[in-house]
Amino acid sequence: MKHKGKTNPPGRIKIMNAFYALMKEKDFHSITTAQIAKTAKVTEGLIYKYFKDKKDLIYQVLNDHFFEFMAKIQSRVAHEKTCVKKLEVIIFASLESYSDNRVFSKILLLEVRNSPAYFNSSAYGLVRKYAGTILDIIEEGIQTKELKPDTDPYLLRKVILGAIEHACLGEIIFARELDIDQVSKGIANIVFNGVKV
Amino acid sequence: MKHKGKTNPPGRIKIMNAFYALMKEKDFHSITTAQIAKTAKVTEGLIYKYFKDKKDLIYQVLNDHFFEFMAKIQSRVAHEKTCVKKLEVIIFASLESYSDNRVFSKILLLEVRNSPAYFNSSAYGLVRKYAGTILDIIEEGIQTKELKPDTDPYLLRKVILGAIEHACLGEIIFARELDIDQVSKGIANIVFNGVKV
DNA sequence: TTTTGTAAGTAAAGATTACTTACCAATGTG
DNA sequence: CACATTGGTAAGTAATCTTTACTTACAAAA
Repeated sequence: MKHKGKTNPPGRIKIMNAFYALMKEKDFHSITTAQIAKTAKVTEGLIYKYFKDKKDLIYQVLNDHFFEFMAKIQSRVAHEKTCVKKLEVIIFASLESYSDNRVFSKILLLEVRNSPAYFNSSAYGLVRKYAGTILDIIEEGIQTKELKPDTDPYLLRKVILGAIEHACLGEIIFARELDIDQVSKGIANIVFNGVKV
Repeated sequence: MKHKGKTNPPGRIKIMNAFYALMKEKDFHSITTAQIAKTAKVTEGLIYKYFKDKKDLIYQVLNDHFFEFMAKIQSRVAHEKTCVKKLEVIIFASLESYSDNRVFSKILLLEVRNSPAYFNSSAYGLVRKYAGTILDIIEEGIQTKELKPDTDPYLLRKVILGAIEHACLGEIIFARELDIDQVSKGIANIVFNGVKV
């Protein structure tokens, strides 16, 4: 008896919220279904009515948050004219989102990527869309001659995404503070202008 | 009776090799202690004589491989004179090591960072040493005026490490090929010279 | 040569944990 | 009213990690 997914019953919401709350304190694997059920004040069986398995739960939670993340990025990018400005906005907004929502970042950067099932999830579909947006902006920047003509778009995207993610890792893992403004400006500066004299 | 760790008995080696072989095909969590024992041709109990728990096993395997990784980096860097050359060598050698040893990369980038215990392991100690080496080179480069004086060393390190790791992720996850020469040159070029016209 | 200690390994039970199956109550709909 | 659908529960199961109690081998003292 699977759930069709049309409605969003209270039990389902309670489960997702409980799981989210537990993720603030522990890593995915040390959270048990019993704990989730207890926190959500439902029975363990109900989890498996709304979620295929424990992993599906984390993918659906990630999906919800990535959806908002994407919406924010898209709307902000829309306000910018130049490619450089657009990339700066993406760097800033990404760092801000990761920083404001550490559980979301923890899930995305530390918990899902080790499992092949994730790459078939709809959450990963959103990630690809996000990556696609960045690539489009870079390619546009090369065409408008804002960026050097020999720039490898895929590689530049790797550097930008890698820098953003790595900058957040310490913050997420060790609960450190991150000066978003300084870091985003710093990353943009390095990537656009280089560090060699 | 706990193992004192002075000697390196055959059972211990067999367990580590078996685990390593299994990691080529599966992710950490879907490898069972029963499988490890069977592959190593020892009993499950023996695993817990040499390793605190299943996680401790992965940390010790990582530690061994990171030790070699470090040795390789250190020796190659020693041959270079300028800071820029040194960083180029680090980028290249890191990509090469990750590429040549995908299980090692998988463990380091995808499997251990989600668990707090890792950050108390000696494997993580080696990672810090690696990161320390990079920072030293950057700071030296600023002093010798090879790098721009306003460069933030920590941030530059973040960008370099992030780029390296992100470049390897796709390769590891989707078993894609990586043109080490091209990618390392590309990363170095972006970071040193920037992409803006 | 007996004694003492210990390292290497085994076998089997214990405790958790993810997941399943069978069932119940309410609710709207033909 | 009959009845199918939805939201939820209770109880159990198989698998998995971990521990415990025990053997065997062997080396250094006594």
